Amino acid sequence: MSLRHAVLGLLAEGPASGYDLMKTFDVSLSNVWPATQSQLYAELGKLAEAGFVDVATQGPRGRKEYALTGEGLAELRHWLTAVEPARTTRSDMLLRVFFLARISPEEAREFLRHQAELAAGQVERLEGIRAFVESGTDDLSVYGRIALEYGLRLGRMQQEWAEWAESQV
Amino acid sequence: MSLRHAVLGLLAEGPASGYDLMKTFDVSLSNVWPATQSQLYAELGKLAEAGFVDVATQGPRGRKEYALTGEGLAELRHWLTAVEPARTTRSDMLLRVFFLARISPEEAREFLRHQAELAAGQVERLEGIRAFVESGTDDLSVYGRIALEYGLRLGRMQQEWAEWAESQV
DNA sequence: CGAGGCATGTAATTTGTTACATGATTCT
DNA sequence: AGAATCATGTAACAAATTACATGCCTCG
Repeated sequence: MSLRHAVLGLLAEGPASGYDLMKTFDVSLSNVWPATQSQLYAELGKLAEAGFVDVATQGPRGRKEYALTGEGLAELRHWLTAVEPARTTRSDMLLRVFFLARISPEEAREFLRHQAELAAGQVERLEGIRAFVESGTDDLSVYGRIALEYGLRLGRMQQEWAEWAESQV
Repeated sequence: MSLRHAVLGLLAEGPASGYDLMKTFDVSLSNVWPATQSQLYAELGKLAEAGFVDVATQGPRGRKEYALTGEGLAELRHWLTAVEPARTTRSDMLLRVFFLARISPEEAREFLRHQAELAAGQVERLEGIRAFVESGTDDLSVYGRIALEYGLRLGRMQQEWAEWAESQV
């Protein structure tokens, strides 16, 4: 039930509409927790019914601005401190590695080389974001930077691993 | 649709029943692609209907042993070589990092410290497996070892990152 | 006045989880 | 005979994806 908490977390920074939240998901949260628009609106409805958020103001085109309630903030804090992050590591890529013996070594190396490239691209992309964030008006929090650093380290690790793996085949 | 391919991949190593496959999932594949028993039996049914597998032999207690068909092997190979691994990185843990500003710095550090410990534990566990595999009768393929190495590197990276992150808060 | 962006939703389908239900064999 | 293990499935529900549907405002 993490989507629920993602929404609570965003609303903790201030009131927002479903549409606003969706934009935030698209540009930043989608890296760690993708969500679709349908899902978001449905979740806001459930959250309102549960009393964790309520409609603060209604705007122009049926716009509903949601705000976190005290209960909502409490739920968010509880989740952050007391609930174990469940790691359901699902990796499509690693699953394939298990079955690489079913294709030729050349094809397997090609696969790994490609993964190394994807990882390198990812690292480059994140380094771009970091440069952008560190230079200009710093609107990314300490925690945003910590998350970014995770992505960078992960990408580098994946690249090195894929290159090493290729040499092992 | 990766569960489907996980099943095809396992059957490529030889015929097996749903029960057999489930055991394999539990001890090895669950690390990269968890599946439940219900899901497995349902998937075997669909796979048989689609002609990717068929019931090779029937055993004692209604046991059905499934075997890969030529079509099934072709589908597996196609997935391995021609379909881009979709990375839908969903990380409960990283999602929390984004919202750590909502709790106190002490609590946030505590959270990160705990993550470092979990990662360290994971590394230890995998090192145990590696030692076991490398010593005795080597029944883990090159690719199994490559996947294991990924887990080790990931765990180490996570531990270092969490320790660094704690120092940043 | 038309295009683009704002804004919210519903419906259908697939995938994954949890719980329940049942019964046959083998081993001690 | 009883326990453990083998073995398959169904049902209910939750979460996620994809596609569809609709309409209002604002700006040029």
